[in-house]
Amino acid sequence: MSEGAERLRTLRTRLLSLAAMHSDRLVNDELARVDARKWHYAVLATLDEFGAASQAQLSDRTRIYRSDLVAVLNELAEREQVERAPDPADKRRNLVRITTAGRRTLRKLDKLLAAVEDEVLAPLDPTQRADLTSLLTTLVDHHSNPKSHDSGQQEPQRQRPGST
Amino acid sequence: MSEGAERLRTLRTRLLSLAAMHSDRLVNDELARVDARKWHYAVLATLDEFGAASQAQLSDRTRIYRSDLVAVLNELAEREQVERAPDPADKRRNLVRITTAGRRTLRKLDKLLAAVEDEVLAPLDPTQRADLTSLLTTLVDHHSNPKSHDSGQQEPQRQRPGST
DNA sequence: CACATATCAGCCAAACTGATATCG
DNA sequence: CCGATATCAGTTAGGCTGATATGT
Repeated sequence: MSEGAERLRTLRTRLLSLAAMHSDRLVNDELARVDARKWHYAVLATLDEFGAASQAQLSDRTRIYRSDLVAVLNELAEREQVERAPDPADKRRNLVRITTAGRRTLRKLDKLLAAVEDEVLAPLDPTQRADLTSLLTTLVDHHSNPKSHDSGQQEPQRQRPGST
Repeated sequence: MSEGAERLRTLRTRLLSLAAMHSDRLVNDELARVDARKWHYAVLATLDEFGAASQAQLSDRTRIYRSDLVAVLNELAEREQVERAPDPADKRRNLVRITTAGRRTLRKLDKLLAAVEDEVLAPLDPTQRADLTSLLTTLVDHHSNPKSHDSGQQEPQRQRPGST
């Protein structure tokens, strides 16, 4: 019908969307099976990696909105995978810590997600997987930090632009 | 804190999600500026490429749910970018055709989306862009068509793969 | 009758915004 | 008073399901 044909099928923004949608669906479905959500994993992994933190810090590190983090932490606390206690040093803050049960869950989710990743990447060989990882990392890094090119610098970086 | 560190930052399913979220936001924002949505583009591009079609066909080709297509077509018809008329050959169907104004809009959106794509892919050189396109295409194709493997057959997956 | 088509009504998770009380 | 923090309430777009009326 026209010269512009094939544009839709090869539009990279669309390919990204479709691939992510598929991947997300698998991830969410598998996590749901063990009564978890991907935010749970993000929080547990971040706590394990960086140690106890305030909710504001967690929000920055996981990219979960502060308002949404409340519910996520409630869920995790219910499951006794994290503990939330006022920070004695600054009473505005809650200090969130991962528990032993949380670490156990984290290990389980690590395995589960590795399996999902493997399923998502099934059609790619190891070299292609490495390439994809590198390309996506470049994209994500650039977008978190659109100034320098691949100089590898990481700035604290904002989540919310400017409120009133 | 732990051995599993870095898992979150390098988790490919997460990288995919984050990259897509960023890309989607740019796409949606830019389209909103010209009073369009990405489904508009998908429909117009598909009509231009494959010619007039029923809504069921359009749904298959664009991956827009049939129920949602109704609203999209209403919007496009309002803007006089498509025409919707009963198919004389099968009165259950509507025959949807792109109009001249629709083609004009399509050309505009093509340019706009090319610019967005360019922004999204900014940190990648031409070789990397080609690699990414190829990798994503492999992923998307595989997921639409997970054959050529074990007996892993699932639900008839989409609505209808090969109609007509 | 079984099936396809278009349409409508509604659900739900998830991203996002705004307001408020508390504390530094 | 200003700024940060945690929390709550609410909006919205979008993916998805189910029911229905009509036609083959």
